[in-house]
Amino acid sequence: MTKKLLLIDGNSLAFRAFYAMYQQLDRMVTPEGLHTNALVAFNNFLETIILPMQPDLALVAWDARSGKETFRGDLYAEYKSGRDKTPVEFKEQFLYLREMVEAHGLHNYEQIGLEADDIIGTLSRQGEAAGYDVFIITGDQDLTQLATDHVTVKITKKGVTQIEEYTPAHIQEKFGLTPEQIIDKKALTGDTSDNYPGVTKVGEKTALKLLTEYHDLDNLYAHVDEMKKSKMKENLIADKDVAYRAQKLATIITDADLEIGLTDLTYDGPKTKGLVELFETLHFKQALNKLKAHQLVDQDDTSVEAAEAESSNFHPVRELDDAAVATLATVDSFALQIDTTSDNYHTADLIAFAIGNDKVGYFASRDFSWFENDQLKALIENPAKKVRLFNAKEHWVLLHRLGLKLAGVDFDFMLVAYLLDTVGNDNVLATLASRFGAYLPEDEEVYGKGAKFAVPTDDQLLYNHLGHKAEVIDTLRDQAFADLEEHQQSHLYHDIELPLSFVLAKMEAQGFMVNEDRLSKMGQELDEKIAQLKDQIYQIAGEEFNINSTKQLGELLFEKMNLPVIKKTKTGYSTAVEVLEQLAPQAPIVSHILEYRQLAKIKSTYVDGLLAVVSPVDQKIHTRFLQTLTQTGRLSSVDPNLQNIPMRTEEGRKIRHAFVPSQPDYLIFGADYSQIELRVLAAITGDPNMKKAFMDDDDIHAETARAVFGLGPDEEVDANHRRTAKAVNFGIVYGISDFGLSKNLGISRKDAKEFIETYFREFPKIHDWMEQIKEQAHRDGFVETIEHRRRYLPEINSKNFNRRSFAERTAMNSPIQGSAADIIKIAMIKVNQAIEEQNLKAKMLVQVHDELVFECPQEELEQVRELVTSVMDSAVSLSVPLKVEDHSGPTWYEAK
DNA sequence: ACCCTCACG
DNA sequence: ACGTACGTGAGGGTG
Repeated sequence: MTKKLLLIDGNSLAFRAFYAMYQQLDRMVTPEGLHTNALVAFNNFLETIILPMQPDLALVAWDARSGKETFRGDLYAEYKSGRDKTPVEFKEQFLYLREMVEAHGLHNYEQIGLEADDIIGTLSRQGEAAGYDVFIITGDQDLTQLATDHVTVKITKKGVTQIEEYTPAHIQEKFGLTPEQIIDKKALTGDTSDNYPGVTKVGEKTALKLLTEYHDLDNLYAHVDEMKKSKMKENLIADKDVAYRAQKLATIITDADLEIGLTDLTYDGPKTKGLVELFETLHFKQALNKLKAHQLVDQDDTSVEAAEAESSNFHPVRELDDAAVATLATVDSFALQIDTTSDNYHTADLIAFAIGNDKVGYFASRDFSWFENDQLKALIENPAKKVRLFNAKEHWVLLHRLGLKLAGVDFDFMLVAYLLDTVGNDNVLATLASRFGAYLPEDEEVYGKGAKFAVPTDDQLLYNHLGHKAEVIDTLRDQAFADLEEHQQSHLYHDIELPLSFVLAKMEAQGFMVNEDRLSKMGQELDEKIAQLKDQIYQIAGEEFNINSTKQLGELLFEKMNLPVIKKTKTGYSTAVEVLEQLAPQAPIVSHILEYRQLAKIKSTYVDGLLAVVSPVDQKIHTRFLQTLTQTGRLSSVDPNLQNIPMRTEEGRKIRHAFVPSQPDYLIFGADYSQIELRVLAAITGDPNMKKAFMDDDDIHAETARAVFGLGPDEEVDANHRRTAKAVNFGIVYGISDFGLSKNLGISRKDAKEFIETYFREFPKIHDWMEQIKEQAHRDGFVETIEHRRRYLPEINSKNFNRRSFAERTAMNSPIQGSAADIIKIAMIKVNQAIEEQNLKAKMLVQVHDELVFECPQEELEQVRELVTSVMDSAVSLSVPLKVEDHSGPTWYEAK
């Protein structure tokens, strides 16, 4: 096989790398403040392009850093002038780029007086003469002039990992020119980016025409006099010197005097130690994990080819049969993957499943009647058989639908990946696996998406996909658990999130009974009111229009009626509630619009929306709680969202009348934490004044008002003072700013600032904690809850004020919101356990951040009340008491 | 697909 | 000078 020489244009590719990841600039910063976007992209490039090529010789050429004077500068003073200054964020990465090149086992080279092009040009000719196949990688089209039958020029398109290959044949096909003619084309046209001119008025098209006719520059000028009289001819003659100067500038040197030769370029693979050190310096966690996954860390000599093969070659996947089941029955641990036709696993159709482990191999089948097989069933239901999977809650529900009770789960990759890092988590196995250096196709690639969704008819194709998923899950377990341990998150995973996922699975499967008749009746009444309002609005407006269209509404209010524009949005006038409320006194139509909006929302989102998702099978609503979505550790709820059922207005709150117990003589029971976030704040800051208020069970907002407004203990707190104090307390929890508070309270920024200052004087430890947590965030790049739930803040050191400020507010808010989430999660696990142990009929139905909703038989009510409230208020031990309030009644309306 | 608006904690 | 309160999901309009 012909030996390979690889020549890389370092400057051009690094430049591309920087701009390919430019939008990530602020996200990719080490805690020390070094930008790494170009480094990340350059590393990707080296890994995906260089390693598979396995060259014998390799070099990365750089433009000389010092001594700008090349012969080109002498030839034309303006050469490459007028370029934008290189950004400092890019410059600071230069040094590490060279280190990265070395760690990957390639050589760096630069030489004063030469550009990278010339080094590449010279070595490419030397290599060719010595019988090598030469490959040049660059982002610069000029280098295509170097292409020959043995020299291929690869040019990166879009980013740095997609490549177009230029052979002489391809150049001919694409440009209609030979590589040599590329130079003469530039002689005629000049180069705007290098800032030198060619012949006046000659561009791409003309140059191509001329070269087709005359072949090259010398021949053209030899025959220029024979040309017909034209402006172009005059220009060619007048600019002859310019053209020849441009030709020299465009010609890459192929016979430079270099201080190195081919023998200095031997490539013998990446240097693992160097890579580990570099990746650690640069905080390249993914790249480090990938290295570890390839098991290259401690064995410097392991061949890269072997490691590559290991990561990309999966075990063969075989169709499940009796023999396989018999073998599986003997294993202690296995991976399981079930694929479905949609996200909503309550209703989705089952596609196929895979099961297996590293030792016995992986098996798949479309036939779900296998789950009636006693041996397979035992495997799933035996808690001693440890299961590894991706999304335990989903699998619990799917197996529950098949009549099985999933037990023994030890590794839920989706949960672990979420706990390790919530940022950029899309809950897709393929992307999360890639964080650990394991690669497999996404579902979309196998099934298609949207209207094109289709299950492959080819069994092997389908089985491979499922089997490979199972294998990736199986093999990533140890690394993922090691990372958890390193983050001190093993307890959070094993004792909170994993058990919680089964509590949630039960809640979802249980469902919340809905009285459809009641909902439909409300819908009819709403329709009548909405129709009336519509008529009134049209009448006042003097025309019909779509009230739901903010565009049309804006035109009516602000153009036809000339009402004052209070706020604008990106796309036009704002018609949000706070705007309309200000306009209402001036125009009677506005209050009608407000009422219309309110009712239309209730009708469309809640009446119609909920009716559409009531199961025809059991008349219940089965939401899905997303356990791995929020950045703070809260749950979210979808299809439908049961965490935003109306409460604040009476009209909306009536919707809750439709949420009823699933059996006669049952009640709905709700218990909620009172002021949990402020209590958490008092506990983690240890502020004595706030702690005292809670220990005395005072009205916290009134006490805050007393402190901020300097009222005596016997003085009365008026409603306005309390309202202000309440807003300040909210603001504190959100990571306060004077701007935000002033906007919320409608006061001046100066007054808001004073409130905040007074507040911090009265609650000094809260102030200290806020400062300390921001400092910690800047230092570590993340903040934590009481249970070590982590939130990374990639923008905490951003140069952009807004992004940085947002990250700082988040640093203050997330530990509070997240710790409150930790607490209710622990309470849910304990409540569920107690209900099971005491054989109660009560069922947990919904969690709404600080509230749990149950249904239970009337006669259990007192027992459940006692149990739930006591478990909730003792869920964790804080230096501040937790307080729980409860309500019950025939529907959710009364239970809050 | 994105924006705006609005429902909840 | 900058220009936002923290965390979510869903529906309707628009391009």
